[in-house]
Amino acid sequence: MNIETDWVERFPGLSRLEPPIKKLLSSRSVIVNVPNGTTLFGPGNSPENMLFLLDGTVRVQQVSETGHEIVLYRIHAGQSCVLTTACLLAFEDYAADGIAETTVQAAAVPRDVFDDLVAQSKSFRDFVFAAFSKRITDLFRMIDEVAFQRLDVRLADKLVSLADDKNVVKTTHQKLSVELGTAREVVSRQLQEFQRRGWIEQSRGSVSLLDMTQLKTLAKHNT
Amino acid sequence: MNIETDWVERFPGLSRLEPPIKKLLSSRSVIVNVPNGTTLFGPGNSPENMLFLLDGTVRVQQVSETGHEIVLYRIHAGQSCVLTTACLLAFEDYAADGIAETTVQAAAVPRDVFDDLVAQSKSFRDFVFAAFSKRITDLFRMIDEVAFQRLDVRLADKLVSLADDKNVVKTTHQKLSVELGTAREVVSRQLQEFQRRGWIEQSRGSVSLLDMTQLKTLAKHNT
DNA sequence: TTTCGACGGTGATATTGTCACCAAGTCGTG
DNA sequence: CACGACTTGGTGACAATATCACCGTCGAAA
Repeated sequence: MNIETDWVERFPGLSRLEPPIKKLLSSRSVIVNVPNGTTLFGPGNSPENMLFLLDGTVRVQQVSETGHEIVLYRIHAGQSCVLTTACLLAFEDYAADGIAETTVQAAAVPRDVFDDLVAQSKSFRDFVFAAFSKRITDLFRMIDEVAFQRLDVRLADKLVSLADDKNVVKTTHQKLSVELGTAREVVSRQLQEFQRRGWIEQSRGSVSLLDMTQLKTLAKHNT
Repeated sequence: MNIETDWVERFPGLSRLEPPIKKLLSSRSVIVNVPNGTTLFGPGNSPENMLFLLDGTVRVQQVSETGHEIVLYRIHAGQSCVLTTACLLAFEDYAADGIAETTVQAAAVPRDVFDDLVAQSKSFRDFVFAAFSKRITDLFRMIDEVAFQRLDVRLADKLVSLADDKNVVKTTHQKLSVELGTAREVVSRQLQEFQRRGWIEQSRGSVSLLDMTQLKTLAKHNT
């Protein structure tokens, strides 16, 4: 089978759409492949399409007036850029950047097709609003964490959620600080403290998680 | 004219709807009046209806696991609870409370009517997605401010935006701290500093803004 | 009037953010 | 290889904010 024609079937949440709607989606969408690091959308660069991520991840982050950066959320394979879509439909300037973290394969659906789908299909509406709901709930949780969670807790949580299957996080202190919206020095010091406790081991550009149990205990609420 | 039948006309953003859609909205909606302090929705208390605020304001806030509170945003007359609606449609538990800050008059539209409207009217879809877009942009800005703005700046900004026409803010230090997601003591100290500079004058339960110019200069970005 | 809770003040201490700088590793280029 | 530029991470001093444990005052209700 061809990815061009059957991606809708394999997309969680879309497979239960009415057959004509599926046909409309696959016939009017275009599969795009973009390399790692591509900026998919950003301020002054409104996306023309709604994206359904087939493979890879997109990081959505924000640059403050003060020059600080913070990662807002990620879109993984099987998810769609609903927030992007809202802004796209409302013609508002998007305040955040979307950057491909890996090579990304996505189905691009033009804005007028999106509007048609929302109009015609109850299932599609449910999909769209469910996606909105999830994102917004996540944003609320994020506000809560940024405002009230201790940094060691947030860092432990982030390390656990970024770890690969070997319990290694390949990233720099700088990038971790952007994940949490804090300063590099703060991350460095926290990591030193974790290392002193024997929970992690550091090397240039990567962190090995030695004691997942302790890290998860500190982070409490699982991903 | 009766508020029951013509509220749609007077609602910014809805007046350009197609006439049959307007008729559907007004015929299937119910005008509700609730007293100050009513909890309109909250965790475990999903709203059954989408609300269009005709008069008053609703404060949406969140209580963290740690017991901390923070105000997320307000819905004013002429706006609608879109985020509520998303969660309502997606059957997800809403993570925030919506509390009437004044006596509130609103038009309540049942969930199935909302779905019909989205299906049938392009204008209504545009209205809904524009409202989403605005809220989300505001949430992004809020994350940025909580993470990176200095507290004196945020407090000055909040005072200016909460001031009545006599440049008085009737609230307690405790409530101000919830607005900003910080601690009461921190607010008290900042207010003392503002008072020392002659910018404000305090009395129990209220703050008079004496030098709006200085406060606005500190807050920089206007409302 | 008494009592109790809300309101606001204060000092001590912990945590986090900011700034200025430094040293070692990495990378591309001549 | 040698050079310089850049990235990565470390460090100390200090500022800003959060937390904790109190305390006194005020005002409303009993």
